[in-house]
Amino acid sequence: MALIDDDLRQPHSDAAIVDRIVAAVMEQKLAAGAKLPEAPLCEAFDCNRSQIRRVLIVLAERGVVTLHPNRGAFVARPDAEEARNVFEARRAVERSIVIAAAARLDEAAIAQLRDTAREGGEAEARGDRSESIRLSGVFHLRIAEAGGNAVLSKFLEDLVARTSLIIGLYGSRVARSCSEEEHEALVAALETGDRERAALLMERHLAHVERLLDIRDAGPTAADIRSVFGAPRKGGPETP
Amino acid sequence: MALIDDDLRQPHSDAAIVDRIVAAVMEQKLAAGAKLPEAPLCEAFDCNRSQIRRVLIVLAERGVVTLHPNRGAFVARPDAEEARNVFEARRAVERSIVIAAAARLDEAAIAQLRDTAREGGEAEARGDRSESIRLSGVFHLRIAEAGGNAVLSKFLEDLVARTSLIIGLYGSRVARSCSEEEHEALVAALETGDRERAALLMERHLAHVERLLDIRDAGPTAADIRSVFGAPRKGGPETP
DNA sequence: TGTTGGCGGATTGTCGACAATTTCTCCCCT
DNA sequence: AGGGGAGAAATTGTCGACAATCCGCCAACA
Repeated sequence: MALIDDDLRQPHSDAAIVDRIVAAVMEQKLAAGAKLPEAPLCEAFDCNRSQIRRVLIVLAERGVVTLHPNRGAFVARPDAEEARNVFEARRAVERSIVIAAAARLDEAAIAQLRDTAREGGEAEARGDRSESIRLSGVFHLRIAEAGGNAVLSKFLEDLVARTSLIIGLYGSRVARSCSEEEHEALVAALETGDRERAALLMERHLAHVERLLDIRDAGPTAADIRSVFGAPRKGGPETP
Repeated sequence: MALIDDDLRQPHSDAAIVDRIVAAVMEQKLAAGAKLPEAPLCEAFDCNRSQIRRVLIVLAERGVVTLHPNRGAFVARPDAEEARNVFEARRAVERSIVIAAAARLDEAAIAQLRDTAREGGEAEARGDRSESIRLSGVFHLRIAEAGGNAVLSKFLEDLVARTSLIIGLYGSRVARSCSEEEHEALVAALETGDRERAALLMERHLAHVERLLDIRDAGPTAADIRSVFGAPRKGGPETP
């Protein structure tokens, strides 16, 4: 099960592998909670364990992966609280980003945004859920890049990846995101340089996406008993 | 040169070592640009290289450390642009945090905040710069904790550490931060639960701190020639 | 005198072997 | 048939040795 086929035989940089895994998460090719064993990853990226371990540490730091000592790495499973926190963080970060971007976007960038929004709409229309989620992420990240603040961009990168997980976990499959119109409206505000309006639209858009989800924790499962009582196991989800 | 003396001989967790190093940065015991060789760190924390390497990766991911392939780890040296970006990110993040905290802080937490603010003022009054910077960080982080959003708290943790570096790099030693009054005013607004006012005060406070600094890049140095032309070296500050 | 080139020491990067832990499987017993 | 437990297999964690690279030093030369 090669995660991604690998034509170029040049050694992958750590960053490249991180990006590929993040991309797989954003495209919903890796579901929340999936195990990421080291050996298959080594094979998929044709590298050895020490590199994969480095990569997993980075992904854990970004909140995309959870490490359980002695049990391995898993794609993160944000609980309801974390999901809400991620959205709140996005509102904070993207508000600032969109205000900066409104003052800096040139025509070419605007056109590119429009294209991305339209493509996202098309993907959605034809029911290509994973592509639609991915393009929505790209849309937001493009704005961030235009904003010119690398620190905020990096924050948003992580948040977008985690948002994909959250949508995968809590998205009722009935609810269409219908974000195309909101994206288009946002671009329109950006085009006129109306910062306040852009900020408002962004905040509403994110609130809207969040509201379309059904964010609540599932009832206690068998596996949870382990964390309810003190763990006889050394490392686990709770305090290490 | 023991970085930190080490009484308890229990093995340190990765997180503990990370925290200690971050603390050292925040207390200005580790200056921006300082080299962090693996061997001394291993000795200081009585652990072996693989653990230290993991820790350095985490610190790099947080923006506190910069890794130069084959050359080692260095405490980060944010340039002028990054410094401004960090402050902008703080305004975005802390605006949201303070709004959340205003609705949640109880009396005990308020009192604790007051204490921290006062202690910070005292440290400043007696010229204890490093303690004053540290306590200012603690003040902001306490508010974040009260805000109840772990995602934003984590962002802020990183930003606060980087801010310490920035102050160390760009702080004219003449300018006193005099943040005590601003902190007190902020607490007052939080106490009355006035979210808008708290947000405004926080934004002004951060803008004020930034303005007290002299954020600009030093003139080109000899070392820069390396980055002006393509690097003959494999890994460096530029694209790897 | 200032620059270039090379050598030795030191530091970082990589890899493989081994230890520790978990997970799976099968068998036994009730 | 189901639960429990022992053993086996697989996976992760740790450590040390070796290779690759860089830095500082010193000599040679223009």
